[in-house]
Amino acid sequence: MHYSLDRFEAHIRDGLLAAGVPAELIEIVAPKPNIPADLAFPTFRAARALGVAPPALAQRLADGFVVGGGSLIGAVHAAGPFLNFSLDQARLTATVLDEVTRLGGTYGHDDAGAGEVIVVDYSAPNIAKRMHVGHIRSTIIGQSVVNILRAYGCRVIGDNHLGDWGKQFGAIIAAVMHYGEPAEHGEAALAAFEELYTRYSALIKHDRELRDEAERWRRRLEEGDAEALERRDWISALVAQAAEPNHDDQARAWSLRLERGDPQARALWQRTIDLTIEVNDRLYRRLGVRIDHAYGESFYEPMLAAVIDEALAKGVAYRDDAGAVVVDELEPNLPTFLLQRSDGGTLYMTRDVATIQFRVRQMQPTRIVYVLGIPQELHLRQLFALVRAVGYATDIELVHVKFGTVFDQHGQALSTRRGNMVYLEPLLDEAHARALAVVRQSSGELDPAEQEEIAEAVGIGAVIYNDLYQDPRRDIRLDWDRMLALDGNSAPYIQYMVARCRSIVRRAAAEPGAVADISQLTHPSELAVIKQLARLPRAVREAAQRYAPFVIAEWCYDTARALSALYRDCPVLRAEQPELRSARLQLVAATAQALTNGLALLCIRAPQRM
RNA sequence: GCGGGCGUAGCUCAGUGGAUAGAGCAACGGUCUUCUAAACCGUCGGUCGGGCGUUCGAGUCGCCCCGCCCGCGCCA
Repeated sequence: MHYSLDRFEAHIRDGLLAAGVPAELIEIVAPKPNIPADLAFPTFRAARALGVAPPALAQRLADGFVVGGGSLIGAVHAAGPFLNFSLDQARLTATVLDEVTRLGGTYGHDDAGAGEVIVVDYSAPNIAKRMHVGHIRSTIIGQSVVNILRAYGCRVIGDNHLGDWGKQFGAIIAAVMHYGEPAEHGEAALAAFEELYTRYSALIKHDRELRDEAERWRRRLEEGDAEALERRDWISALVAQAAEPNHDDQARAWSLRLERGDPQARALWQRTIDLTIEVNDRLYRRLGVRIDHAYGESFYEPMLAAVIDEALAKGVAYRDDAGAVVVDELEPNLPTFLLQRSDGGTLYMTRDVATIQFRVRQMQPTRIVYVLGIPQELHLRQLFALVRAVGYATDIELVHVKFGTVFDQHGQALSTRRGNMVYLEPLLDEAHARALAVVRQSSGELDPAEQEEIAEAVGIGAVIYNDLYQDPRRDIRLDWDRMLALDGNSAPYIQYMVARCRSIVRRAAAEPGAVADISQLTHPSELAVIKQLARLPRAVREAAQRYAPFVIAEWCYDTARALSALYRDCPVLRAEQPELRSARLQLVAATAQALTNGLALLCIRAPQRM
C-alpha cells in the first residue's frame, strides 16, 4: 500500500540518490512540530562521509535538488545542517481527500502484514469468577492489537485461553462439595462461586498454619525441648491431625479427578463454564470484543502426557525423587520450574506448552502474541525457552505484549478479601450512568433511546480509552474520575469532534451544493487537518509494529484537536464561496471517516450525535 | 541475592540518536444573538531521579548508584 506520505518520502529519497547521496547515508526523519517542514534529512553522517561541513552539504543539496513533475515535494530548503522538505499542499490535499473518499472504512489499512499469520492470546478470564478491572486490560489491549494487526494486513486468530482447569478449578469443585452449589443465576451466581472459593481458600490457609505449627512442635520435641516433652501426647495428636488429608489435598484430588474424567466433576465443570461464558459474553459485546476461539486450558488435557514424555525423552526435563518433572538450567539466570506435580497432576506450564504445540500444528502461525500482565513475564520466558528447547516453535516469533498492574486509589493490590475489588460490569454501568447525565443535560432534545445509546458508546469509550491511551507497561492506580473522564484527552472529546463533523454534513445534505474546489483549502487549520489525515496510515504501521494501540489513540487525539481548530477558524456552511463550502464539507466528511476508522481500531464507537 | 519494569511540569502521560522537551488534568483569567461550550483562547508551571561515559549531537544508547513496583518449583 502506498499512501501519499509514502510517495512523498520516496520522492525525497529519489532526489537525494540522484544528487549523489549514497543510499546507506540517507536517513529521513519527521521534524519537530515547531519546524516548518514535513520531512527532513539530517546531513551529519553523509557530510562526514563526503568530507564536507553539514550546513554546506545541506545548502548544496538544496540548491541542486531536482523535483520531478507531479511530485508531492513542494519546497526544499536548507536549515543549518538539515535539509527540510515541505509538502506540495495542493497535491497533498487532492491525494489525501481522494484516498479517504475512495477507501472509506479501510482508509489507513495496509497490506504490509500480508503473509503473516498471528495467533493472539488475550482476555483469558477464569471460570467461575467475575471479570474485574484487571481483566479489562488484557481484553481491551488484546482486541485492539488484533484490530490493528488485521488493519496492517496480517491474518489474525484470536484465542481466549480460559482458565478452566488445574488445581484452582479443583478448589472450586472441592468448595462446592463442601458448601453446596450456588442457586443464583447470572452474575450473582459467579459472585456466589467466588464467595465459596474465598471461604475454601481460607480453610486451606488454616490447614497450612496447622501443619506449620505441628512441624514446629515436632522439631522442638526432637530437640528435647522441656515444654515439648511435657506436651508429648498433645503434640502427637496435633501431628496426626496435620497429617490427615486436608482441604488443599482435596482441591488437588478434585483437579486430578477432573483431569481423569470423573463424571461428577465434569458435570459441575461444564455448568460453571456455560455460566461464565454467558455472563462474560454480555461484557464482551459491550466492549466490542470478539474472540475467534475459546479453547481454554481444558482442551489440551489429552495432549499433556505426550508433552511431558517428549520433554523427558529429549533430556530437557527430568523426574526428581518425589516424582515431579523438573526443567532446569535452560538459560543462564532462568529459574528452575516444573512441568508436572509430584502427584501426577499437570500445571499451567504443561498446558501452555501443549497450547503452543497445538497452535503450531493447527494454525501454522508465523507469530504467537500473548497479551498478559508483567507479573507473568517469568512464566512466559520459561515457556518460550522450553518450547525452543523441545523444538516446538523454532521458527515462530513468540511475543509478550505486557501491561502493568491495576492498584486501588491507595496503591494497594485489588483483592476480593480486602474488599477493594472493582468488577467490570459495575464499572461499565457507572461509566454509562455518568455519560447519560451529561447527555441528558446537553442533548436533552434527543429521544431517550438514542440518549441511552450515546451514553453507552461514550461511557464505555471513556473506559476503553483510559486503558489504551498510554504505554501499557505502567501500573495503573485506579482513579474513577480519570477513568470516566469525559473531557480533555479522552474518547468523548474525540467522539464529540466526530459528532460535530457529522452534524455539519447532515445539515449540508439538506441543501444542494456546488462542485468542490479543493484548491481553495489553503487556510493553515485546513492544511493541519489534511496533514493529520495523511498520517493515519503511518500510525497504523507503527502501532502494528510496536503492538501499541496508544499510537492510534494519540493520532485520534491530535486529529480531533486539529479539527477543533478548523471548526474555530473555518466556517463550513457559511463559507465565502460555494466551491469552498463544498471543499470544506468534503474535508470535514473525510475527517469524520478517518477518525471513525481510528476509533474502531480501539473498539470505540463514534455516535452520529452527541 | 538474581531477573524484569518504571522514574519527564503539582497530578496523569507522549517524546524509539537530531533542531527551542510537548499534551491533558488541576489552578487562575477570558469566550455562547454566529455550523454542538462534552468546546475554544490565554497565564502559571521543567536540575528529563543522580553521576560517569559513547557520539558532531543524549530525555532517548552503555555502565554505576538512588527510589518505587513486580517476579523467582508442586497456584494461574
